[in-house]
Amino acid sequence: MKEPPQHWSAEARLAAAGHRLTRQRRAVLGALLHADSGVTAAEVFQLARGACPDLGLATVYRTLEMLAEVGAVRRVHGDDRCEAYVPTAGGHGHTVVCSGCGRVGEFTTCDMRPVMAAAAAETGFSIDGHFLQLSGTCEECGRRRRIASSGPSREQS
Amino acid sequence: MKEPPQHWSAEARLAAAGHRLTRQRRAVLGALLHADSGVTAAEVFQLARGACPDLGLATVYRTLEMLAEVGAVRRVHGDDRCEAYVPTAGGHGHTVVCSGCGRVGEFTTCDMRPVMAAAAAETGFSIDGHFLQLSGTCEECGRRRRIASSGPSREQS
DNA sequence: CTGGATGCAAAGAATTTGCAGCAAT
DNA sequence: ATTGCTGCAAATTCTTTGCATCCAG
Repeated sequence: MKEPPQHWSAEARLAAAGHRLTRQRRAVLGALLHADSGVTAAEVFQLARGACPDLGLATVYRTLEMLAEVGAVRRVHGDDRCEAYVPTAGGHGHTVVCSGCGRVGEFTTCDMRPVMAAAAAETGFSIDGHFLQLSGTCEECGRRRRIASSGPSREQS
Repeated sequence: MKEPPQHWSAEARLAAAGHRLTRQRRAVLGALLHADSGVTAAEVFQLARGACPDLGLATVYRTLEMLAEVGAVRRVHGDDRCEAYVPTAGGHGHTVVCSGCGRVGEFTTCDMRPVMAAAAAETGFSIDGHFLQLSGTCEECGRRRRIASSGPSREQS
């Protein structure tokens, strides 16, 4: 019934929740930290196999679910496919997904109170939580696009 | 390349996109409008069969995808399972999902600029879109809970 | 040591696709 | 009349589960 004291490493979270830190879990965490864009279960499997060849896909599913539970990873929802995962920096936070390359950024400053108040007024619901995910362009893709559009023609928004 | 002029009925959107309005599509739309909580493809199938007994599940999938494409329905993402659908009132909008009964409300007043600015500053991304979904308690569930907690004992938040 | 964790393979969902016939425009 | 749509069933994909064995604490 107690929230994990935040700012903990994934490994600390595991321990705090009474889970063991196995070789395959290290591999899964490694794969997650490696990728800077959201990765699906299948991709994690692929990546983590490098560090742990005998890893099973079922374990990846079990591990991801567990990691999400202890707050070590966050689910990313695509408009079409859901269920990609990114490692979380700390406690509460949100993701920005680059529409160019899929890279994921995380931010924590989110004061949603005005929006929540407006929503409450409009719907009559009493709001207590929010899932927010932004999309945009990462610095690198922004630079690339700027170069591309400076030559040929202007870009359509 | 032209956005549908908003405030259109689902049927108008279909037509505008060059899609036909068939008996089974009416049934699917009917099922969607009926339900006030998000419905999965399977539930739509179940519900819509009342009005169209020879409806096939594959058609439901095809129809829901098409409706989402023309902006007549919106996808609702649960934390665990994604892919439930609600009809959209109009153009841009967001949903509030009741954690008690699953009912879904829609609101349109969302000024995300402060949040987007903060996120841009923190991540370096240039933000251009947002997916926001709130959770909370609808009026009815709120009332029910209040009654329940007034008698026996106090409720845990 | 002990019970949680794992791999493998089989079981179960959940979606998608091919195709010949039906029907909205 | 055109074609887009549809139902059905098979084909795919994605995820979960059972169980004997293994290993982190």
